[in-house]
Amino acid sequence: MERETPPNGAETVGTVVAWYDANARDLPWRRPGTSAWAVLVSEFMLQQTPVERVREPWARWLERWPTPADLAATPSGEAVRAWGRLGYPRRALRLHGAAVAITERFGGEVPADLDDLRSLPGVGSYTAAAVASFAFGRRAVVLDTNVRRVLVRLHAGEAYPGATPTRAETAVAEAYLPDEPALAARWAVASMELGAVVCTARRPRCDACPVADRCAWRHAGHPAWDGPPRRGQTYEGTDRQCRGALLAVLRSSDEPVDDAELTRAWPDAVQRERALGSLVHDGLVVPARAAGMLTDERRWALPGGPGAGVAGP
DNA sequence: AACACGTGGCT
DNA sequence: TAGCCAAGTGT
Repeated sequence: MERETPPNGAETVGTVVAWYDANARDLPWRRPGTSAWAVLVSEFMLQQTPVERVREPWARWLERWPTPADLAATPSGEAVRAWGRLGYPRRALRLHGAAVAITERFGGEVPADLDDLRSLPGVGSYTAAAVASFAFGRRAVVLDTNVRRVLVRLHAGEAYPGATPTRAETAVAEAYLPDEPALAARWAVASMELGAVVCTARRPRCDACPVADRCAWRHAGHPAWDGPPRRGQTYEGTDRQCRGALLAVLRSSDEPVDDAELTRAWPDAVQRERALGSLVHDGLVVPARAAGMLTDERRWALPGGPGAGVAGP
């Protein structure tokens, strides 16, 4: 395999790290003393959700569940409820599952090992590397959308990275990563920050970029993206929107809700039934029966809440 | 490998 | 305005 040696790699790392030291945002999960659990929670919440929308829910979550064992001892439905409108509620379920796994298999301590982290539900290659690096100071290739964009511009001279990381891309990222763990961790967070606030997808602020002088994309005159069209995420009228509407009703109610309430939230019967079925399949919703009710009308609830589960008479 | 999966802000 | 985008993961 061809060796991907970045030109002035060590110098680039030093420059970006110095820029980070002077310009880093004050994000609560970056403060000294933040537990690995708190870092893990932040990473779950930040999956596809902007930083500014995560600050408050993150603080409230950690107040309520300061350790994995605290969350593991709570019904998963409460995690889904507390997730609120962060989006992709399956993340809440997986975070709960991760807390259970950490409690049962790792003595209640968030593991530092990459493979152990990867074994947790909802933890993929990015999140595992992020926790190993940010929480434990390990040397890990942290390749999120920000870092991918920075590297593809800086190193390959292209506007955007492809749909999924290629082998070559990972090799480039590995080549930039310093040997020394502490410096590797600083580079990881610094290169992410650069992508988040300077080398942005929409309007990159090249005038504020510490490595603009060696950016291949800039030297090439900022060529536009010429790859295959990036498929947009449609939403209006999709099952996702329907699921969101149904789940919002369930989150807002302490009691199981009936079909009439769900129909009010989403009138189309075919799509509503399909979405409801998928929510049940995902474990986000469970069939329920209100206490004392003799009706055979269906009722629904978040998992583990009052009346949740199909209780016998 | 392509697709499903929430929600909201920005241009 | 209608897209586009946001610290991805699982199938």
